[in-house]
Amino acid sequence: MSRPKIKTQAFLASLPLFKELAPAELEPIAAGTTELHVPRGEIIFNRGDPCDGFHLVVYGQVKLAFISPQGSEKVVEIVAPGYSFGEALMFMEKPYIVMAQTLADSLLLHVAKAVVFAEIERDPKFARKMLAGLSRRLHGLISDVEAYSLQSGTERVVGYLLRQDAQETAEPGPYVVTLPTSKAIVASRLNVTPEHFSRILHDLVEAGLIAVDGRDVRILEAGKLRDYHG
Amino acid sequence: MSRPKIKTQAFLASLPLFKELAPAELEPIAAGTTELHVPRGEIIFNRGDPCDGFHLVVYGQVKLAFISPQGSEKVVEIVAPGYSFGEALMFMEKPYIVMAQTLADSLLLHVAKAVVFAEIERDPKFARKMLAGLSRRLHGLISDVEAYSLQSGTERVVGYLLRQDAQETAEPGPYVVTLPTSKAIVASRLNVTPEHFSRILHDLVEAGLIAVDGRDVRILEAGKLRDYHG
DNA sequence: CCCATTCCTTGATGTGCGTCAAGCTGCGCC
DNA sequence: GGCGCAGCTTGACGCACATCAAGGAATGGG
Repeated sequence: MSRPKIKTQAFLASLPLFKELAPAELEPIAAGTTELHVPRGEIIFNRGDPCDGFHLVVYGQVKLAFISPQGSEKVVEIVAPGYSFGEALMFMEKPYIVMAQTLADSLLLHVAKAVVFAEIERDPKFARKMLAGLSRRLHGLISDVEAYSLQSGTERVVGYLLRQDAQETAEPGPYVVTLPTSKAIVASRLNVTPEHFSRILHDLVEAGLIAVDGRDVRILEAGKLRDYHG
Repeated sequence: MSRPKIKTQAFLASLPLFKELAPAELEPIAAGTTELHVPRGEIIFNRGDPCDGFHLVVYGQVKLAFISPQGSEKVVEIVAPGYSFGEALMFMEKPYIVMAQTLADSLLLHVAKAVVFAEIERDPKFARKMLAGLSRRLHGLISDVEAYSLQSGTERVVGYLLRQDAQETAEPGPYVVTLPTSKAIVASRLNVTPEHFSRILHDLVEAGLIAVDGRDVRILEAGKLRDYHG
């Protein structure tokens, strides 16, 4: 029982949110944290479930999505290792409005609401970091709304490809972006159907701007890609 | 100079965010707050402007929107008296990504970033309220994303009409919802063109579910309206 | 009283994207 | 090896919506 806790504490300590805490301060937080080993495809929570903490991805991958009454699904976010989800709901007395499901075998940490609230009480710096985290999330969501409202499917795909690239501002030479998961999931994240996504990539290949090999997308002409509008 | 400050303080004290503060505690906050009298149509800030605080609407009305490169506009939010906007950006070192413009002659309060940060430092309860506020905003935005992704224009309009109604759960008798502003702005908020919005309302009238008189929409059959899908 | 302006409606036409339905391709597995 | 399946592509078709283009219908100002 104490072995996992050590790992937990070490992982928590590596996060921006907890980085500046002394080991003694970290201990109560680690005590309120549970490890979850979740195989691929498992549902972590459903819309309507109550929320009593937030989740962190140590390794693996998680998707956040809503399900329409007709059963179709829209992916809101693909959560990578080192990132968290479900914080916002801790501060409201409402159940989840999205569902969370693993896309790969994953190790998650669940940090209980109570220890977060206690830490906010104790350390204003922590509160500030929490506020910054939520703000970043909000910012991203507004960008999504913007993209959905006034960009075409092609523009969203192009934007996504360019954003995946850290060195975007660097030299224009070709480089490879690897899609984090299946094309169908990425398509849903970008609010297009898998069929349409496939056609968009096809058109970009025809235009000589990218090359596609499975989940690897080679960006051939970042500059022209940025200006491409279908 | 001291007259306005009194009013300011009184107004701040009436907000959930500051409600529990003693007058002496409120004073430094009021000192970091400036009144802005803004005539209708004026731009409060543009995308790209730096952010050094957040805004509160005392009276009047403000729209938050982004402008596409082609010049078209998408309204993200219509801010009513008693509500605030621009908090999220205080906690990040980024400029605004939306623009804010008054839809009516308005009185706004601008609370400087510095006093907010100081108050977070001083009072964990305040930090919690701030977190709750951001969380509510985030929640709303996710609902918007959901609506944009998997509802039709008609469904969004119907949802909006039903949501505007506080007594929705009460008796099914007819009652009136008044649109907060022009139909074109409401249409943009719901991500449809004014033309399409007009047609949707027309269809709902034809179906005998609502009656429209200018900005007044009389809900005749809330139950059937909820089930209507075009 | 008329003209202008703003706001809204209505019609005709176009199109981006979804849907449905086959194929195709690679990969694991008996 | 070949069967089966998941993931992806391709084509044909249709629809929800946008766009373009004219009118009305209020409102206000000279």
